[in-house]
Amino acid sequence: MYLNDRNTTAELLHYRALSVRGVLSVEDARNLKIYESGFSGEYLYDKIFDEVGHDNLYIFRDVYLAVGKSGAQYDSIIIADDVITVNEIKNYSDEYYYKNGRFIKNGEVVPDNPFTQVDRAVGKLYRKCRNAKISTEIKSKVIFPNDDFRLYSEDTSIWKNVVIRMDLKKYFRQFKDSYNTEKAGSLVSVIRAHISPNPYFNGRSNVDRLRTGLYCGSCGDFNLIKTRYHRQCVSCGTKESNETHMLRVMSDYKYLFYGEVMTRRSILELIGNEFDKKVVYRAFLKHCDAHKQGNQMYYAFKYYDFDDAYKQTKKFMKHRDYLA
DNA sequence: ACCATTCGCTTCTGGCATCC
DNA sequence: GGATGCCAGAAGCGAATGGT
Repeated sequence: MYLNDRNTTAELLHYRALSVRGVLSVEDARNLKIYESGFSGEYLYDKIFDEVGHDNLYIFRDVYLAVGKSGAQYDSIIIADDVITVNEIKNYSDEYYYKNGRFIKNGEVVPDNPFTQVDRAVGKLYRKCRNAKISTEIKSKVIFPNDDFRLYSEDTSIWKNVVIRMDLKKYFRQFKDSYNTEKAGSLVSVIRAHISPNPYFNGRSNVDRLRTGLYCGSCGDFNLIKTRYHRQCVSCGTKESNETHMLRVMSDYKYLFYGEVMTRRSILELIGNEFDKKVVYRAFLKHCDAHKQGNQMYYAFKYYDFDDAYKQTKKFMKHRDYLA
């Protein structure tokens, strides 16, 4: 069973928000593609795991564990038979060669080495367990869930560390008969106690020339017709309530200016004053935690992202959305 | 049974006012 | 200038009604 949600990563939400506001540099566009691809690889991994079933297991997804000053990112941690397995998920496609400790695609060396990454992550986890005075075995695999991935290697020693799509179901099925005792429970507690926000991500770069305003949630067009409680998209006809637009802009703000405080002024700026300041204020009251500092109010979005917010509040919204 | 219109309740909006 | 309160008027929406 999954112990946490796999949320869209902050990086991906950042580049998506940048993308819709039309300011992607070549570098940004490449990053967006990399994060989209990584996320869909993880989605694929989850889907196949769901098909096989995992009720008897403990699984953490997409957690960052702090270890001392540094830490490591884990795509998936499985606890089965009181043993920890770390899975590094790589959504590689097309042909790769593995040679002299490097992956090579189209003759170019891939900068990161997933085997080294996962080794490092496993090492950190060992340290965590040792500090907590629990001795356990930690296994690892690099998972390639993409159908279209082919790997060639002269170094045959890598195969035992790799699972490709064709073998993925079989790999998951081997956990079928395993079960966990209280020891697994304490492993879960150790991991849970060290989950922290990913410090690598700093979303402040490259947001100086954002396109301001509100945009359609279906097609991304900024050309909207104003009615009293809704905005209707000129190009696709989708009609969304003001509240839906407010949820979207608050989520966008969170990831465009990740880590920066949100104020009424900053949101009004981002939407180009397309809503009355009172409308913004009321959305804050409803969907944010407020912090006062002197005369200045800061607001923190209550939800992880727009999808999360929409799921939780949709049924309480007075005004409905009409998707074209 | 089905669709269109009307009705009434709810709550959203934005102006004005007040306080800091 | 910003946060917050109060209020009248209006729009949205589901339910009720009515016509075929």
